[in-house]
Formats: sequence, structure tokens, C-alpha cells
Amino acid sequence: MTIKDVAEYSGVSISTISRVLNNHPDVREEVRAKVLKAIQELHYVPNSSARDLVKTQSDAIGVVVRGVENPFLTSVMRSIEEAIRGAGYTMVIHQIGTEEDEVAEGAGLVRSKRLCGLILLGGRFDYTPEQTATIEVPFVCCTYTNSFGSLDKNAYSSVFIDDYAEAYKAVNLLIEKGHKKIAVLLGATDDRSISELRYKGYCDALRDAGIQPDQSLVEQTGGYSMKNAYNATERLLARRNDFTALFTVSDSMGIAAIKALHNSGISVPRDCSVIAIDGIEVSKYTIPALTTLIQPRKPMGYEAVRILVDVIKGKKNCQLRLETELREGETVAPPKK
Amino acid sequence: MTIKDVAEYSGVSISTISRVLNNHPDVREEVRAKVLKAIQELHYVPNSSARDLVKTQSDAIGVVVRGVENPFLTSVMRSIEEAIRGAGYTMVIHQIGTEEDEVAEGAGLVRSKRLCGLILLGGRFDYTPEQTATIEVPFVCCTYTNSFGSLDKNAYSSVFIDDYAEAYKAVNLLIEKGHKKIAVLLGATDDRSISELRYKGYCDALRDAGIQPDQSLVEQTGGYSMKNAYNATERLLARRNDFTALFTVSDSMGIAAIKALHNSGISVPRDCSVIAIDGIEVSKYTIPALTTLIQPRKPMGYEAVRILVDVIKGKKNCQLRLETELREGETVAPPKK
DNA sequence: CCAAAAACTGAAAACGTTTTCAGTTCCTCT
DNA sequence: AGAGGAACTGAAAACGTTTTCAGTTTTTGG
Repeated sequence: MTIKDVAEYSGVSISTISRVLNNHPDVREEVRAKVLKAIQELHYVPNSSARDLVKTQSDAIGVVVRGVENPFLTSVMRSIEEAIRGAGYTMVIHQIGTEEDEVAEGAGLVRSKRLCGLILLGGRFDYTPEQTATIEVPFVCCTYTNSFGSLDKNAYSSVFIDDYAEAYKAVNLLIEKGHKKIAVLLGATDDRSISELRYKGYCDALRDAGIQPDQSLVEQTGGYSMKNAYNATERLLARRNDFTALFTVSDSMGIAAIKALHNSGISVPRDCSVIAIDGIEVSKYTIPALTTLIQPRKPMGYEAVRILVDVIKGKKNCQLRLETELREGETVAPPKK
Repeated sequence: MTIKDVAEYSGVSISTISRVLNNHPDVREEVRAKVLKAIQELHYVPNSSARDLVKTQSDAIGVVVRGVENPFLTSVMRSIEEAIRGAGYTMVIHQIGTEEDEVAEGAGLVRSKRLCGLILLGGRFDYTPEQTATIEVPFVCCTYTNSFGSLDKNAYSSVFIDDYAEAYKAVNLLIEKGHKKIAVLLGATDDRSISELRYKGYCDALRDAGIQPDQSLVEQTGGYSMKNAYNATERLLARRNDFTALFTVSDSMGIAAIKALHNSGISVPRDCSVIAIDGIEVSKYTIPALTTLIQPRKPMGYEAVRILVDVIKGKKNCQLRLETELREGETVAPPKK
């Protein structure tokens, strides 16, 4: 069942069928109707391989995602899929492990699958111009800080939150409640810029409040899994048990930390407040419900795709910063005195 | 950069390059080495559109997933992606809404993207022979009961758990602890077979213990979201508040139900025990940790892909039943007095 | 009513592979 | 040394589209 069959069936040439399929204006309304009817009746479906071949590009958008163990990213992925499908494209997905591969794998995908665009989801983003040049199609970096450092703004697009400012906001909220000994759970050591920036936000919030940051209140989880966060909290507790509040860089980490605190007989928020960043669904239903800065997951995905499609269609690259919104849960309270 | 360039560069014909690329035996070792070197040096990447066109099939496996709001499915999806990538295929993903579309959308995908196989993830599975015939490639149904009813066993493959037996197991566990008034939270009304079968398992477990099932202890959530489950629990509580245990058909629902119970002043497990089916990561870290029957998520995804690839390569269809494993959490206790 | 423009249509080339078929070269065995 | 076969290679067709270019029909304006 090819375009040729449709042509014969409806008594016009192959070219006309193709024109109808691609909404070219040069087709008489009458002919168009006839062709559409034929397509219907024959249950014809165009062969996208053939189309891609001549167009030298497919309608597939690649999504390279790093750190799928974080449910927050899964959630963004879902909205990306919706948006991609809504825009008439196809989504090809690719999870990756270590960060270094990210660009390289993405570039490989683009070349072999003739992708028309790429979304890099979940990693840091401070690639070199050489690295980004290997990606030959428009791409959007989604979630997490955009480090504008080495790259020409017009070379890429991104949708992101300001990790520094959001961390500052979260920690400041704890300070406003009266907390002074505030611990922090940072992510993997390999996602430099995110942890670095959020750590910087944490430190600056403390300093601006006249509190000297204390290294022994800082713990690296070494990965975004809940298990890692649980263990990190135990390490932290083994070292210090006098902090009255804890800031974690993801909701998952926050939930695991609360469990670890609980298992050590520390009640949240009575003995220790907890605040996180992400705003995943489940953290509304934990006991106590997590207080967190909600990242706009849906908009993040939608905007990433919208921007990508725009750039594919010829518009300029663009960088979009989104803001979090506080969701007051039940894990933040003033410190006991 | 095409195969032609590689041919010229290495001084052999196009056909030979193709043979090297496809590991045909008829190439002298010396020539093969020369060609591979050329490919390396030119950074040649084959154009899969062209390849797919002549092969009349791509290397893409479609995954049609229904009910992504359930984190359990997301988790299976991840293992599917890993397996697909590991087997050298590409994953094309497609979320769908209502069940009726499932087969139709899948079939459409197959035809237009020339998929070489399909995985139907998360829905019930009692399609008619006519429906399945529209899918022209091998496919595997993954997760949830296989209703062998109308279909020839050789027409499809599946990886599933026995919803009836697992529900029976869960409820029986509560009965063994001494519970008699056991409520149940069922899923959406439109996923007939799953809810039906799990409901049947629930009823039979009760009857076998000499307890008459009671309609007023049964509540439909009308969807797998946590919000739905929370609301359903409130409806249930408005009607009855004398049940001592609750069985929910997913972990997410269990977590939301516990929150609803908690907010009504009912403590789990002191006043009410809860057991669920799924075994997602986060339910280990809730307070209290959820007692649940773990579905083997990783094996489920891996096996689905393994079977699919086998069938693509010519093996017979196969139906694989997996078993759950109990994870003792902190939400099940004997009833008060 | 004619010329020119506009609207529409078809033939054929092109996209980059795989694969068949027909060689050609190189062994191996008598 | 020559025949027969094995091993290897290349030319060309085919896959199903899109698109260019040229041709035909229809419409418009004078």
C-alpha cells in the first residue's frame, strides 16, 4: 500500500497525492477531496522512512535524559512527550548514565536517526562550543541552571530555573523561621554546577543572615537515589545531631531524609524542619507532607518543546528562566528552643 | 557523508561498504579493515531512513503506555528502555489516554513509523482477534493480567502477573493477621479486567475465610492518581469507619489512602492496616513504610523486551507469568483487641 | 475573443541504503 | 597445468517518498 496505489485508485498522479499529503496549495479542492477519500478507503499510511530519506530529516525529536532515578525528571518527561505528540512529532528516548556521554550520545543519535531536534533533560549544562557543535540540529537544555559561561547565546536554547536563587530562597525561608543550624544534602558530586550553585545559594543565604556556613553540616549523597539520600542523612547524623533544619536539593532526597531522621528518633518538624526543591506529586501525601519549592514541571516540558519546534522552524534560540513556587507542607516549623 | 563517500575514500564499491556494515561474511579481512578505518576517519554514520526504507522496517520498538500517572509503570518503562537500548534497538514512546485507543494507536504507529515491534504497557489485555490483527508486527503485552479468553496463544506474547491470585494473596495476609472487616480501593472503572480480577481475588479470599464480602467496603477511585485515591478514601470513610484493614490495588493509592486515614485521625497501622500491590521505591520511605507485594519491575521490562526481540527474530510467541514478592513494611498489624 | 497570467498537474530525478545477480579472482585438487 | 569451485566484488535495481521543471488547462483583463 503505497502512494502509487492511491494514485491509481483515485486516477491522479503520484505527485498530486504527495501534494495533498503535504497540504500544498496547488491542488483543486475537488481533486483534494477525491484523494482524501481514496486515502481513507485504502487505509493508506505514508511511509515515514521514505519521507525522511528525501527530506534528509525525520520528524523525531530525541530526548536524552540523565538521572531518571529522580521522579521529578520522569514527570517532566511526561509533559515533554505530550507536547511532542501534540506538535505532531515523534519522541525517541534515550537514558544515559554519566554526564560526559551526554552530548556525545546525543550527537550520535542525531546523526544516525536523523533527528530534527534534541532535548537534553536533567544534566548540568556548561558544554564547550566544540561539544555543542557536534549536535547538528537545534537543541534545548531543560531543567537546572544554565551556565551562560562559554557559549554564545544563539548557539542553543534552554529552559531552566536559577539554582542559586532557588536554593537561597529555600534556605532563607528556614532562616526566617528562626533556624540557625541548617544542614544541607547535596546531590551527586558529578553534577558540578547544580550542587555548586545550590550550595552557593545555601552559603550566601546563611552569610546574609550573619551565620557562618559550617562544612560539617554539608553532606553529599553521591547520587539522586533515595537510598543514597537515606545513607547520607545517617552519615550526617553520625557527625552532628544539633541542626534544627535540613535543606535537600530534591523532594526524593527530602522524603528519604525524613525517614532517616524518623528512624533516629528525630521527629519532623518538631525536632528538625525539612525543605526541598521539586514538588513531585507524592510529597503532598507523605506524613508529614513535604514543604518544597515546586518546579513548574508541565510548563518546563511544554516550553522546552515549544521553543525547540520554533527553532526547528527557523526562529531564534532562546533562554527561558522559570520560577519555583512554594508549597507549604508540614515539615517546616520554628526551631525548639 | 554517505556510503558512497566511504566507498570512494577506501577504493572499494558501495556494496562492499554495505556488506561490512551488515557483517556479511563475504568480505576479505583485509578489505574489511580498510573499510572500517575509512568509516572511522570520515566519521561516517549510516542513514537509518535509507536503511529502513529498503528493509521496509526500522529498528524502532514502540512502547504504548497507558496510565503513566502510576509511578510503577514509569519504572517498568525505564527498564524497558534499558533493555531496548541494550539490544540495539531504538525506543519510540507513546502515551495514551483511554484504553479503547490503545490498539488502534499502536497499530497506526506501527504502520507509519515502520516499527519492528510493539510493547503495550499498562492496560488490560483482552483484545479481539480482529483488533490484534491490525498490529502487523510482533507485540508484547506487559503488566497486568492476561485474559487468555478470545485470543489464540500464538498471536501475541505477554508478561504479566496473575491479578486474581495476587489480590487473593494480599487480602489473605490481612485475614491471617485477624482482620475481618477489610475494605478495598479499586482502580478506574474502565480497566475492567484488572479491577474485576483483583476484586474477585478479594472476594474469594474473604469467602474462603468464611467472611461475606460487603459492597459498602468497596470503593472505586475512578483513576490511578493519588488525588483520586485520597478522595475515594474519604468517600469510603464517610460511609463506613469500622473497617480495620484496607487493600489498595497500587502503592500510590495506598500512600494516598494512608494520608486520608491519617487526616481523619485514623492511625496506620494502629487503627487500620494497609496493604498494596506494586512495590515502588518511595513506599519504602514513607512513614510508616508501606507493606506491599512487589511486582518484579526490572524483570518485567527486561523479559518483555527479550521476548519481543526473540519473536522479531522468528521465535514463537510466549506468555510469561511473574510472581510478586511480599515486602513487609510497617502498615500491617493485627486489629485492635 | 485573444493574450497573458494563474492555477493546476504529471514525469522524472533524487534521497542513501540493501540485495540480487553476474562476474572476476584466487585456491585446491587432479 | 587446467578445471572446478570457493571467495570475493561490483553494477544496478529497488524501496516510497518529495520536489523541480515543464507542460496543460483555466481564468482574467483588455
